[in-house]
Amino acid sequence: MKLTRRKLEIVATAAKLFRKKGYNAVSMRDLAQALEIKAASLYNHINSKQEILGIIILDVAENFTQHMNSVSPENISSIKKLESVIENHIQITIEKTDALACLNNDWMHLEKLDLENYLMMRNTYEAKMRNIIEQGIQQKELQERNIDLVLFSLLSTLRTLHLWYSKNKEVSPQLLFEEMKQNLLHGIIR
Amino acid sequence: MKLTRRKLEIVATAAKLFRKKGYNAVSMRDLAQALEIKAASLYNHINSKQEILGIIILDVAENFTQHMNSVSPENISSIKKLESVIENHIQITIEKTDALACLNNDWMHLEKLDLENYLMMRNTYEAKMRNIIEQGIQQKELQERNIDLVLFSLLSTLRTLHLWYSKNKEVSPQLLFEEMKQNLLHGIIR
DNA sequence: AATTTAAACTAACAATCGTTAGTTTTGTTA
DNA sequence: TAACAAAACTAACGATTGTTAGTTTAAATT
Repeated sequence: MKLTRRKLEIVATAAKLFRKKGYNAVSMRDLAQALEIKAASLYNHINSKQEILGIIILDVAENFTQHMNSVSPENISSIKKLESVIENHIQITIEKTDALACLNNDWMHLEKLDLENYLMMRNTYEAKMRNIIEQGIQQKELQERNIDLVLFSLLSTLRTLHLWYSKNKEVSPQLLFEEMKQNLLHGIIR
Repeated sequence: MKLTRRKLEIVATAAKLFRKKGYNAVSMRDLAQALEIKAASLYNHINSKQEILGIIILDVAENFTQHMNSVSPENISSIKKLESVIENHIQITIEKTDALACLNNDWMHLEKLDLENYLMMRNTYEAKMRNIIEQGIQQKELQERNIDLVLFSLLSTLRTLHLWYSKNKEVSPQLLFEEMKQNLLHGIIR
């Protein structure tokens, strides 16, 4: 089934609802009501509830993958790479807030091929980011630390930034980027 | 209905399942099967599925509240206070991993009084932690930054640390504490 | 050993779930 | 204007949901 304009409306509305209540707590009747149609009518446009979740999550995952591929082998410092990753997370946070929240909260409700693809992309992403950190330590740009814990510290904040952003939408992307770069890379102590 | 030994077993098993699949994706039949009894038998011990979620989450929330109250007005430096908060998060992460994950993922499925109580405690907790940061900036212990963003950066990592810990249980609490203190307070750049 | 209590069971309920079939309405093209 | 396609509708399905009622078994107490 093709990705028509109407189908994208349905997916966007679903992302909004999934984000607020979680995939399993949103019924097809809830989704239909939000679109002011009946539940059965949804199936003129989509194949299943599962398909909607897959579209939402894999689209975001591909955005992350694409950016990481573009920055990963570049011949620049680890810190510049990390800054680029941070910037990308912020951009996706701003542009695809709902879908990003879905990815974070409901990826485990993907099934079969969609779940496989997602996990594949996530593992690859984390491995490449881990390499950046490792390289940074070897080149003495970063402090000697537990690599996996550094990786987690960065990602945990970047992944859930949408929680902060949705309550602080007035802040400019530039300022957000500068502050996050400081917090994550330089810490908070004077 | 009193909190008997059996009831605590049910709650602990539920926390494990809720953590893996989410509150709404776990049926009472799933929970019963994990305990090797029939679903109806659960109701000899508990009043409702909702009650289980409330017990899991409010217990953890009270732990956080209690510790924050004990450290909040103390006459010590902001940094020492923050270190104590970090330490407490790590301890709860280790000791109540499943329940902490439930709190993070499923608090929005609490209802009525439980939801009110949880939100009340969370708001108070965040306000007190915000005060610690504000005080730290005023006393020149911390850098001048967006307070709310600093607060979020710290909490986002601390709250989801269970995701890292459940895959790295071999690390000692002391080492984990030292590394997290470094990452969160001093940053990662050399 | 008799009695009481705790904790399991079977059976079933009303409600809700995702989804399908078939039909009607709406809007566009020939 | 007639024909066609897109997108809504009504009605209903089988499965699953949380929960209740009533019963039986096991354990503890008298």
